[in-house]
Amino acid sequence: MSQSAKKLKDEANEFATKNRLRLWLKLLKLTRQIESELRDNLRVEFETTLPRFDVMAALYRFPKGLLMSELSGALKVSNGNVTGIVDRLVKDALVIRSAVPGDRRALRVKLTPAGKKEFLKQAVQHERWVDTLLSDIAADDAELMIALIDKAHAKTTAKTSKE
Amino acid sequence: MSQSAKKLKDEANEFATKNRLRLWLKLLKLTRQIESELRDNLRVEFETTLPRFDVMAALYRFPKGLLMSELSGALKVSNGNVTGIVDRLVKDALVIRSAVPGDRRALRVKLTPAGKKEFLKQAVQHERWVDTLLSDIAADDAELMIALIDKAHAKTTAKTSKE
DNA sequence: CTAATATGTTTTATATTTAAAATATATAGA
DNA sequence: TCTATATATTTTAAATATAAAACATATTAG
Repeated sequence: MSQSAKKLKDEANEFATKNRLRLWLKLLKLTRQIESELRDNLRVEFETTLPRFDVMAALYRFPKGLLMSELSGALKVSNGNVTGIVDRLVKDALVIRSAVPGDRRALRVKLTPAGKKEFLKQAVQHERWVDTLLSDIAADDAELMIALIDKAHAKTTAKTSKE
Repeated sequence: MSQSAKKLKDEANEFATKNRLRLWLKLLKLTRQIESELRDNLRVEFETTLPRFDVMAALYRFPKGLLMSELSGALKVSNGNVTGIVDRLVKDALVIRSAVPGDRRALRVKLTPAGKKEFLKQAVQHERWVDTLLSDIAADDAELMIALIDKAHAKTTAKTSKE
């Protein structure tokens, strides 16, 4: 490659790098703000928290329940973290822990009927809140962004071998 | 509007709502994963954390320092949160608190020379990590996403009056 | 069978995080 | 001035979060 061509390429790379950093800062700001609004809403409307909602959402998808380790794996948080959140959900009778036949180390966590009912109420509102918070994004734009994110996410996960 | 036209519109709205929810889940997953990688890297390479890095980044942009309240405002976290992070940065001599002449309530927080030097080292690596983690996003795609996010973010902030 | 290793979970230590109360100081109004 | 209110910050209480250690139970190798 010629000197001038190399220079052009370096400039393009630097431009891409700066754009990626700008994008990252925007993504972080946007998601933190939306998370913050959702936390506020969950607290005010349902006296609950986002981690609790996340745990219940994961359990809702698996009516037969999940092991503690499957739960922390699904949410990508530490084991000890999930222990505390589940402890509190159990205290509120939204979730139960039960023994796993054949493996005395393991515990299966499930939503109780009350937990299922409560989660459904919360999930309906949650979808509304998200829709409102992102209401300026047209359906097509959302699809476009999803496609772009999927591409990046695929590469990221491949690189880090975490899923 | 005719019945059939109304039905079409409802269907389009529902489509948009579902797309926004999908987009939100993607955004959350992507940013959490990248945040997690950055946290790991900061811990392994610099024995520090993302909140500490964020505080130092904010202070770096204001060489004359910031009040505790300006700092928590800039980072959009609670006052009490910043108190703890700054306490630990002070203990590590990366940051100093000094009195504000004319207001004995206030404290000005600044990077020390050592803090500035350390932050610059971290920032260079941070930019590289972000570039790598988002390397599958072309410069043009990044710009497009930034534009779409700006639009949504503007609406969100207007609605919540938080900045 | 027994020892080494792996797996599932909790515990511990430490750091974040928020909301709300407490503290200290400023500012404004009567 | 005196008092009410506002501002700047820290403290407190509760929840979240991680990494690492501890613990209990399984599995595998020899």
